Amino acid sequence: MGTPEFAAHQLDKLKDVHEVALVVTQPDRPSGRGYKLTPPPVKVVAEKAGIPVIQPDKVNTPEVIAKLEEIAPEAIVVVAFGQLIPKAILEMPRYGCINLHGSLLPKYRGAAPIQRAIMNGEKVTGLTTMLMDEGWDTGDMLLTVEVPIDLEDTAGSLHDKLMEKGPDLLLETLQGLATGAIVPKMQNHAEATYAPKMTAEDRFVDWHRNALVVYNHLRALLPWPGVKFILDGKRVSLNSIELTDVSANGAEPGSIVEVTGDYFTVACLDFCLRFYDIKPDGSRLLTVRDFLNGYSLNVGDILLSVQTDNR
RNA sequence: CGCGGGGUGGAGCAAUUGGCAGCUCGUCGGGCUCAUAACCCGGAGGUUGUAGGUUCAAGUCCUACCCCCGCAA
Repeated sequence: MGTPEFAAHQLDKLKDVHEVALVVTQPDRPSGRGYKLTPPPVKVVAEKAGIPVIQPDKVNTPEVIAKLEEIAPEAIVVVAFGQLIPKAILEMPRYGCINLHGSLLPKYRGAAPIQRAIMNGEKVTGLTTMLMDEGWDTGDMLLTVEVPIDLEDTAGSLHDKLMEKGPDLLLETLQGLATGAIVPKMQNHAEATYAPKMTAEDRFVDWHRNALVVYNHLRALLPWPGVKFILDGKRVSLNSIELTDVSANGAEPGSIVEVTGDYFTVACLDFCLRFYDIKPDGSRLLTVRDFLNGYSLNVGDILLSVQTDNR
């Protein structure tokens, strides 16, 4: 069971080692330009491999449960599925429902562990496999693997790193459960933290903080939902961000303090951040040099953060 | 037919009410400089996304199509 690319990658590797009798994923959703009905990545991988797929709106229905009972799975692997699994299904497989989560539990339970870890400036995160119970990411832990977060990592690059590490951990977990080598370990619930889904408020960037804090915030927004500001009345997105040790020197936070042919520099509370590209609304991503050919960028201009506007 | 933005020399942008397609950068040639996002002089480079239509005249107005960007995840 799973839905997005993160899950699809796991399925793609697991199917080569284990017999996957059935794939459960979310229904096709309208997506992309034209709002065409688009199948989730997991479905694409499953169909390519010739694995049967069901896409229930809710898994907690008699039909779905009957279907699963018919299959009588030895184990159910759940990765970024997006629905809570009912007890009737959790108790069905001999080896249980195994979940792969993108953090070192009990830290960062929830929907956006990768982005929240970066936003908080964590230096290490990881993956955890667990035996699912009825809560969100609260089950007993099986195996973990640590993954360092580089200062240059964005939510996108970290997502990819974690995704790559997933299959080995899952295979090892399944193997360990089958041989009885793994002892499930209860989470220390007192130490749990939560990583809620990114919201519109999370897009608001307050420049009146130290550069490192702003930097962590910005790279947690990349590549999605993106770093967006209003500059001179126009909407722009930024993609390539660098932390500097250039002092803000009292400049207004959020204002441009330097423009060169290759980058521009913006003041935070203590130090400055540097940006190497910029994308005006409706155009493609431009290098600062290309941008300057057709638009202007001046010292003193303010990058205004937008909070509620969802564009 | 979900909504919005856009396609103009190699790159990025302009072009009033339809009226000689222009600017910045790059490029080529020449000069200058301790130095810069260098500077000065000169040149090349366009069938304005495609196909049709209206008009004395279309980048601009009308019709159809192609491609790109965003909204939703």
